[in-house]
Amino acid sequence: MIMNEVSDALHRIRHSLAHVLAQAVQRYRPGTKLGFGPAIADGFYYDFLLPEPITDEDLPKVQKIMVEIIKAKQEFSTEELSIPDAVKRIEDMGEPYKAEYAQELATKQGLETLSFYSNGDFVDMCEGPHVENTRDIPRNAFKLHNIAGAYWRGDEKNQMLTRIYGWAFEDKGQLHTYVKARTDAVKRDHRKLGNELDIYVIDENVGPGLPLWLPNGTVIIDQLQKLAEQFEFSDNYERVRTPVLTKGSLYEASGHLELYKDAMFPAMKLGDESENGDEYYLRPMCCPHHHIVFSSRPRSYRELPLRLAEYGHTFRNERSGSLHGLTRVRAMCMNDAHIYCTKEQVRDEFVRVLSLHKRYYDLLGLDDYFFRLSMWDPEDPKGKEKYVDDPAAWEYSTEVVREAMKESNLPYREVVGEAAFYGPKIDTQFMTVGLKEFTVSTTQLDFAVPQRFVDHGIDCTYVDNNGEKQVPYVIHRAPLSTHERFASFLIERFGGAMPTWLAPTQVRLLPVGADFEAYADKVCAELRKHFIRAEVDHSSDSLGKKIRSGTVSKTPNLLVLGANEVEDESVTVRRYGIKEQRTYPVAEFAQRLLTEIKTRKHVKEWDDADSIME
RNA sequence: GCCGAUAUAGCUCAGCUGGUAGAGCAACGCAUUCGUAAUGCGUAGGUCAGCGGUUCAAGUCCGCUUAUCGGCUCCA
Repeated sequence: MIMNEVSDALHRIRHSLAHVLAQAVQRYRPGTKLGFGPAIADGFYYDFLLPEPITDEDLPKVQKIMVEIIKAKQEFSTEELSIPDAVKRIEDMGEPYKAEYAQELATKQGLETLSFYSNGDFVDMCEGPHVENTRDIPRNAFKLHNIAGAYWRGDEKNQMLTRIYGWAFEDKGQLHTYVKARTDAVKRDHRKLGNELDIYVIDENVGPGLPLWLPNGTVIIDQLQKLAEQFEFSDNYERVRTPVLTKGSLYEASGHLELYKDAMFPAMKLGDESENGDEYYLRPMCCPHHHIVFSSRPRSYRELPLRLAEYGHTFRNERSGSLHGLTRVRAMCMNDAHIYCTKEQVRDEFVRVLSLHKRYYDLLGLDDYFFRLSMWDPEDPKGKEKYVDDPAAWEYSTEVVREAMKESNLPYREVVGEAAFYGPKIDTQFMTVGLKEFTVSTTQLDFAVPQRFVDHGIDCTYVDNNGEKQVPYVIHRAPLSTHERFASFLIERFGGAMPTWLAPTQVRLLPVGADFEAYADKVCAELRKHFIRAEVDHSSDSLGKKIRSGTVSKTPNLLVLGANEVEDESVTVRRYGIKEQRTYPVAEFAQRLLTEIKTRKHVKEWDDADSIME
């Protein structure tokens, strides 16, 4: 499902389309200035400074001009100009952003020439490559689909430009397939399903980004939490519980007030304001608390690795424009844990954490992921501000994480310059149903914060076998991310039809008529004795309506109960998504269902159903 | 936070160029007691997001605020 590297031909087509787009927009809105216009994962975009705004209604018109340009069979030609000539050329073109970038290429990157591509009356400073002629661009395999704002060079201090996005593929069929996938994704959007299936609400009386889990959603997160407790128990984690509110001084020690304050809710003043009033904060992360638990008494090297786990509530004052359903919220509950270990243990612990990730994904039937290893950039001129200043520790930790990654034999890619302040990190990347790359969880190695605690007089150390105090390495890990983020991901993956073990209602019993309600109640009570989440449809609807309602609710098992079933103490089962039904004795049905729930298998149809039918 | 768009009943949406709101589903009631994806009839439900302006008159036009959506930035 993860997109493969695109072919060179498609890349050329997309990049050339960006030029044709710019050409068309300059024709449509004379005076338009150009920003950047690259090929991207599903097409291309171009950033413009427009003399007057453009709207969605203009897109088909621009697209039409693009088709005309393509039909005109314009030759792409290229030329290399020396820096002075290039600068003069750009001045003639009257392009301020291009001029700025040309300056940078010449001064900072030390280029001696710059290349220009032209087709028809259009010229752009660009390193290529392009198609040979606009006729090489399939004119029915691209579509302008979106207008958005984007800062020049991605920096919010700069001018906001107008970005026009297009999808582009090698033929009409591929475009059609892609557009269909995007359209289908809308139906599986967790915000839509979350509303339809009564999973959560975000209410203006509570506040933006503060979701309320309804009973159905609560079942899902309770089950995820149970799963995590079992897996973590078997990996020798210990559970702790820590408060959501904390004195500011702790966040001075951890460095959050210095580096992370923008994402924290403002301080609360507690106590007498005139004297000794301490400032308190809602916590943005659990780690400082776990560090305090670790520091609460002297620790021996024999206790390490010490793994402290908590499903912890945290609060982040996310910017209003970034809030998004359950995937970007301001109050969340994380599958958090911190592993305290010696320098020598880091590698094995990392391997163990990666394998824990794999156990979750295998269980859930998820296999289309890769890990993104984010590393520091020793060459970064701003490195001193971006990364903790300890090159030796960076080198060691980067190498040890890379080794763990290799040993785990899991797919991964390295990204230089994306590390966190405190150490390298590993993100787990999936594709969403909308075919966008999506980070589910982050694992981070931290060799700096415990030392900061020590520097602030908090004894975050252990005693080694020489009786010397040592500062531990810490691994921050949250394979199931936050309830909010993980549930939203699963809802979209399963299209709201959760595997039985996660389903809010596991069984809905549908009496064929009023005479059979007593039997339905009896069977329901029997199932509930086994903690199966069963309920009876007591409405006066027709059977057809009950089946429809049950199906729409995506309940994995619907039981039809009438005279036949009363007769031989059985149930007739409709599994979600399967038209044909099976009849089982009540006890056998319960047993099969319990096995399915206990093993957390995601099966649509029970294997040996045929033989049971006889 | 920034750029752009949107905001009508619990949900999905109508409401033409300004003349004081409408449907389907859901809910509720009555009748129906039904064998495999919608039984029929009825009832109730809206300060048209909020505030201000233009106008004889605003759901409709304008401004501000809030929220949401698509991006940017940020990030779990």
